[in-house]
Amino acid sequence: MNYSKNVDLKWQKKWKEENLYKYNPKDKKEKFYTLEMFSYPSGAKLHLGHWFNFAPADSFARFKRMQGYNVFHPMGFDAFGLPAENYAIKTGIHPEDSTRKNIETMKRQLEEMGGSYDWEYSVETCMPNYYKWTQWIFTKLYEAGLAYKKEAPVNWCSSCKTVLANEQVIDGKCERCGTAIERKKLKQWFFKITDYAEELLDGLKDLDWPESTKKVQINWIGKSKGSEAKFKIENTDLELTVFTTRIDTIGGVTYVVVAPESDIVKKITTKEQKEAVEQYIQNTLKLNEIDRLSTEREKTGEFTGAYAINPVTGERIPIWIADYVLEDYGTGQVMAVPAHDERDYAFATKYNLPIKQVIKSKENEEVKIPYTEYGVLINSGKYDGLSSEEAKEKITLELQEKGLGRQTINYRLKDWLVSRQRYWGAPIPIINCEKCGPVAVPEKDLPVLLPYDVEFRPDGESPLKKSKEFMECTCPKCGGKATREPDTLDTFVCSSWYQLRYPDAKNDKKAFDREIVDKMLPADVYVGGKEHAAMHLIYSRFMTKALRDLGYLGFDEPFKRLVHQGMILGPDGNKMSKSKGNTVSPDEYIDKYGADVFRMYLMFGFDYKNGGPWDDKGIEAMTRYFSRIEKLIDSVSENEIKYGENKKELVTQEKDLLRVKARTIKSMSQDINEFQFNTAIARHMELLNELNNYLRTSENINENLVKECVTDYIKLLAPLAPHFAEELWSKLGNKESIHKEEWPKVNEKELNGGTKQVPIQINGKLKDCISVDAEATNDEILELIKQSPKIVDAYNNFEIKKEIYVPGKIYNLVTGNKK
RNA sequence: GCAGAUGUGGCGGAACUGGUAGACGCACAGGACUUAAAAUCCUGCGGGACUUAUACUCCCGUGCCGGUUCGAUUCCGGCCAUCUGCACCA
Repeated sequence: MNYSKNVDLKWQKKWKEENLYKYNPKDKKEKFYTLEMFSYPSGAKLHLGHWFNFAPADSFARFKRMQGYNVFHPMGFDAFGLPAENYAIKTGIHPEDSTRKNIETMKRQLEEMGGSYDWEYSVETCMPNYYKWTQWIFTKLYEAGLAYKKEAPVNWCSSCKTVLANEQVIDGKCERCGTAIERKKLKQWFFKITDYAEELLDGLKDLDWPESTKKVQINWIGKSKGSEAKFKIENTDLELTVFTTRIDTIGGVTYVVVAPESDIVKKITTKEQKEAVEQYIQNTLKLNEIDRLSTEREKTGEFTGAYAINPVTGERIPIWIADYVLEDYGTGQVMAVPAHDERDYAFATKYNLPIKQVIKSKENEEVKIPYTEYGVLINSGKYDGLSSEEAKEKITLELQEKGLGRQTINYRLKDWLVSRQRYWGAPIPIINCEKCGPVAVPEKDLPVLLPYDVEFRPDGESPLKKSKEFMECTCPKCGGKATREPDTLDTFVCSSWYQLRYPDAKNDKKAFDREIVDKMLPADVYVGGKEHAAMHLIYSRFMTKALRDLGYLGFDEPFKRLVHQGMILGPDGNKMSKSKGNTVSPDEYIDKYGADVFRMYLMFGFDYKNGGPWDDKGIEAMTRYFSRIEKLIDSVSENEIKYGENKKELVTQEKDLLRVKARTIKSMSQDINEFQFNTAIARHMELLNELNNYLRTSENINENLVKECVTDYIKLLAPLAPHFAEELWSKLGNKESIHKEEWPKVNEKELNGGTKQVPIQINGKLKDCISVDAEATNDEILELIKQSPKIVDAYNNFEIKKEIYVPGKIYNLVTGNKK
């Protein structure tokens, strides 16, 4: 075979010289914006996962280009983040240096893959010309009241004196030194994503996204309708506000529970209980949320010594703390109804708290406690006899009239915590002035440059705090002495708007030009892993909506259509990771087989949307397919085929070949559009089989027909194997690039020519199958079916119960008893 | 724990809105070519029964149990197993 890596290099060079993939914004063709989630340059090289994600997505972009769109297909790097910083702490190599080097290598490798990107439109989030605008967005959100500061817990390692990411906490211990972590509260910056909860939920219905991803987002937002009720705390002027979806059960409240970390706990705890409560709080701080919410784990809690008054019944009930209540969900305070809630029941049983049934079943049947269904109220005074639904309304109304409650909607979605006590990120553009408070850095002073020379090894402070030069500044408002915010931004902030920057990537006056982004966005297709279903994909949607409301753009959603690629696992079926030692490098395969064989193998051997364990057994088969293709093209270009005489009428065999060709074009168009590359390639292989079959068996080979089929056949290969197809195309005598050609069109007449099969069933089981002329009418086909010996036999010997004929598709005869 | 997926031959994986289960490939087996091997080409290839054998025919078969239907990999109910995410990894 002649195809090898050298063919790749030859065409890559030529394409670069010709600037083949240059994006022209003035082109009159319809725009098509397709992008992949940009990559994080953590390792030095593209790994298999990158190839699996990017190569097929590039084929998709090429396919759209051939279909006549003005395709915008940019690529960039999500370059800030924890791994580079950790790597730096370990090796001493500065994150900026390692990141830049990695980006250069990855760019080169993306070219080796044959990626059709225009690098004139690219972003690197760690570059000042990008993060200047990330900071600018922050200041705009701050001015609009969408960024604010409040206390929030972090994972703290007292030995390393540093904040740890959840990822760095293994079994409640620091991954570096093994010290048990603590939860410590720090003042942190938040974005008010909860303001957009309703719109984020509502907007999902118009998106062409996988249903499963929409569900993840729906659950993440977690809307629930319910009521708030205020429980006054005895002997104080304080009150607890609980959120419940079951206000109808308020008569059954036998205690209330407060999240242990709530500030109010300290204020209400009695002297006698103080020690026990504090001990309990300390224990709670060691747990993570997943454990706390587990319904399996035994419930624990502690009595505060204080009592509250039920706003409906006036009963005096104890106030407890328990770790199954989270401070940041709802109000962090819940009313406990052990008779009608599983968790409350388990808790009450353990601590001998009273259990009072207030709901019975609608059918008045005996019920098992805890009874969590809706029913009819009992033991609830004037509300007795009402259904749960009616009671909810009436009780909420009463609370409202008393000023002790209201109907409300609660979301599980929390505000987005964006500050990080780390070095390798965009500095938060805030100046803290003693007189003026926090002041946003004015646009003219942006970017707030991330200083290079900083001690980023952890020692208890945000790294930037240690740079005097960075920290000391003057207040933009009053001109007095001030200090900079030492925290940096979550990298998700950088990646929440990059799709807006791509089309106007070089703009140094603005983050992006509204006219340009309004034309380009929403992106038509966004490709990336489903692990981003909740966070990144909600954050970018929020950012789009926030910027829209601030007047910077005129659309509601960033990504019209979303596709998730699967994951290539290690050969052992586990996620590839260095620690497991099951990583596979694409490099040796590229050297040995060439980029196109590898691309094609990735597309053919795995389902793009699922991925699977790596296995290279089939890669030789792809080489074999390439050499079969080469053989065909050689026999055409070198005139080795003995053609017959020219004739006008096509014989059935030729109509069948055209039918297969038309079907191939149709299926491949659909399949590539759906990112089903494996079936697209299968169809392509079928066309070759059919062509070879024809060349082998035809007694009178039709030259025009063969040439037409071969031309289309190579065009169909072009997006999938760009270098190889280009090589074959030039072999056929073409001077221009195949990537400027149009995608073949389906000829409906050819599609409906030749012969087709109609299956015949008796009682739903296949008994026969007839070949009919594809142009035959439905009645003619039915005639033929009736002549099938099986059917004749059935008619003769059995009673006929029913006859089902789906015209031209299937025939099923339902028989009864033997005659 | 909660949430979201997935489950089809020896293997990767097909099957449009319920309509020929296993496309296309891998592996394997047989044959052709060759002194021989490799390469290439051709044929077969879910399991079982019947049959000397082939053909034919019949039965079973899409994780398990049940349902709807003329017909279910596809729809419904219940289970089992595996994978992914869970807010400071990106």
